[in-house]
Amino acid sequence: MMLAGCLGLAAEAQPSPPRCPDSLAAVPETFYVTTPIYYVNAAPHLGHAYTTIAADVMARHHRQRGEEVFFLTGTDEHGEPVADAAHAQGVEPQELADRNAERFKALAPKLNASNDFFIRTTDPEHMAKVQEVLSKVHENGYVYKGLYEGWYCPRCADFKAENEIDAGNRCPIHHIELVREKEENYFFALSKFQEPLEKLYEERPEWVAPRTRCNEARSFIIGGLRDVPLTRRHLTWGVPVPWDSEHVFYVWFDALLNYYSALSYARPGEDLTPRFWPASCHVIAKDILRFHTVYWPALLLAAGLELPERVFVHGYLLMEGEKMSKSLGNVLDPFTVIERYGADALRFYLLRDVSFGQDGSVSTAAFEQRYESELANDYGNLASRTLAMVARYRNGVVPGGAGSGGGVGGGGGGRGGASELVPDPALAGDFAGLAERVAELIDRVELTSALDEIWQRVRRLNRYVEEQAPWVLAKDPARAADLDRVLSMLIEGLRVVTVLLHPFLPATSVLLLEALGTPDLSLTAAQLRANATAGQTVAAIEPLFPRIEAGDS
RNA sequence: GCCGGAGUAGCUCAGCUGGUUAGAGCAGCGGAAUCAUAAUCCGCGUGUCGGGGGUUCGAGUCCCUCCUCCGGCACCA
Repeated sequence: MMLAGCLGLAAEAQPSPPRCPDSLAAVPETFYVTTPIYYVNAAPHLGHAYTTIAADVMARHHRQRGEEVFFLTGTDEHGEPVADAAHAQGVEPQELADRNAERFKALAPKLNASNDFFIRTTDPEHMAKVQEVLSKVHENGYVYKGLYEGWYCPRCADFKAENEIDAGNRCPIHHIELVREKEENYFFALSKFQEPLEKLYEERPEWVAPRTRCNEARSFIIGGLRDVPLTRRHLTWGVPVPWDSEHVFYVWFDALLNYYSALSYARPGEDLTPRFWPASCHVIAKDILRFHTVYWPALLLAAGLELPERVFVHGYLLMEGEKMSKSLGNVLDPFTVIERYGADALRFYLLRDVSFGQDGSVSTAAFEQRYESELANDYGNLASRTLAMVARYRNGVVPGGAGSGGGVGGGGGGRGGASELVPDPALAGDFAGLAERVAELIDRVELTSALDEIWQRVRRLNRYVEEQAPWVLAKDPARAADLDRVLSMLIEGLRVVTVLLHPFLPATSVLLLEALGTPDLSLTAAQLRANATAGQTVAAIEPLFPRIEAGDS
C-alpha cells in the first residue's frame, strides 16, 4: 500500500480550494482523472493527443504523491455520424467503431500515457450501466414524453441544428429545403435543475476552471434552462431505452456516463466506484463545455449521484492561423513528431509553449526551437556535462561521505575522515519549497506554470556550473573538497529536477534516474539533500535529447 | 445585439488585491569560459503598457468612453 499524504503540504498549502475533503490518515487519497472519450468518427489528431497528455501529467504527478490514481480515457462510438459513416462505407457501425477505436487505443501508449483503462461506449457493461442510471433518472421523475420540433431534412432523415442550416433554410448536405417536423421523444427535465445549478456555481466557483469558462457556463445557466431530448427514435446505433424499445438514448448522455460506468467494470471482479467516485478532474476542450458543466451535473443530480470535483477546460492548439496547409509544412503531426523526437519531446513542447487553459499556436518551427534550446541545450546538456565531470574528475563515483546509505540522516555524527557535506546554501535556497510549489500549481491545473517553475531550476543549475567552475577546482588538489561539494550538488540538483519532470518527461526521467542510481520517483524524493547519492557510481549515458537535423519531409 | 475575455519590448508572453528606475524567454549585438549534445554563462532594450478622458499623493494595475481581435449565446461526437 502506498504512503498516505506523503506530501501533506500539497493539500494543506492550499489556502482556499475545497478540493479534497480532508482525508483520514489511514486511507490513501485517491485521484480520478479523465479525458473525454474521443469520437471514433474522425482520426486521432494533435488535439486528442494534447488532452491525453495533460491528463497523464496530472495522473503521474498524483502517483508521485503516493495517491491511488485512476486515469481513464476511451472512445465514444454511438450516434448518427458513426452510423452514417459506416453505411457510407458499406459496413456495419460496429465494424467501423472497432476499426477506429483501435487507432485511438493505440495513441495512448505512443504518447506514453499511463491510463488505467480504456473505455468504449459499446462495451456491454457500459451500456448496461447507462440503462441503469437513466432508468433511475426516469424513476426519479425527471423524464417525460414530449414532442421535439425542428427543421427536418427528408433526405437525411434527420433534424438540423439551427447553426447548421444553410441560407434559404436548406440542408447543408442535400441543399433541399427543410421542413418543420415533430418527433416524439423522451425529454430530460433539465429546467428543474435551474436552481440547483445556479447554487452549485455560486457555492463552488472553482468547480469549472479557468474562470472564463466558468463564467460562460454560468451565464448559459442564468440565461434559463430548457428541457432537452434524452432519446432518439428510429435510431438503432445507440443504447436502447429500457422502457421503450423504439428509442435509443441520445448519444451525449450515453457518452457522459462513461466517467461513471467505467469504474464499475474496469477491474474484473471489483467495483472501483466507491473508491474513485466522484471524479477529481475531468479534462476537456472548450468545445464540449456545456455538456460537462451543465448537462452532466444536472444528470448526476437527477440520478442522485455525487458531482465531480472539477472540470478543467483547456484551449485549442492553433496551427499558424488555423489553416492546415501541408505544403507549408507547418502542420504538427503527433505521430511524425513522436517518431522523430519521441513522445517526451511532444509532451514537453505542448505544455511548455502553450499556456495550459488558453488557446495557443503551435508549429514545427516552434517545436524545433524548444527542442533544441531547452531539451537538448538546457536540460540534456546539463545531464551530459554533469555526468561527464563526475566521470572525469571522480571516476564516475558521486563524492560524499563514506557510504552513509542515503538521506542526510543523523546529525550528531563526529567528523570522520571523509569530507562532510551540507547542501550548498547557494543552491539550497533556490530549491527550497520547489516540490511543494509544483504540487500546488498542478493542483490548480496550471501545468505550464508548474513546468516553468521546474525549468527555472534547470537554468539555475547551468548557472551554478559556471559560478563554481569545477574545471578550475579540478586543477587544484587543495580544493578537492570544494570540487566534491560542487559535483555532489550538481548531481543532486539534476536528480531533483528530473524527479519533478517525470510527469512531463516520463521516459527520459526514468532513464536518467536509473543512470544516477536513484530511481525513486516519489515527490518526497524531490528535495535537495547532501548525500543522497554519495558513493553511487553513475553510468554514462547517450545524449538525452540528441540534436536532430531539421530536414523537411 | 447581449455577455465574457484580450490588446505590455522584433516574436511569445509574466505582471495577484494600485506604490521604488515596467519584467522573462526567444531572436539580435558584444564579451567570458572550455566540463558538455560547438552546448553554457555574463552584459546590452529611448517599450506612447490599444486611443482618449477621469479618480488618486501615485495606475499597465481602479472608473468612463472609443477602436481592434477572440470566445459564448442550446441540442454539433
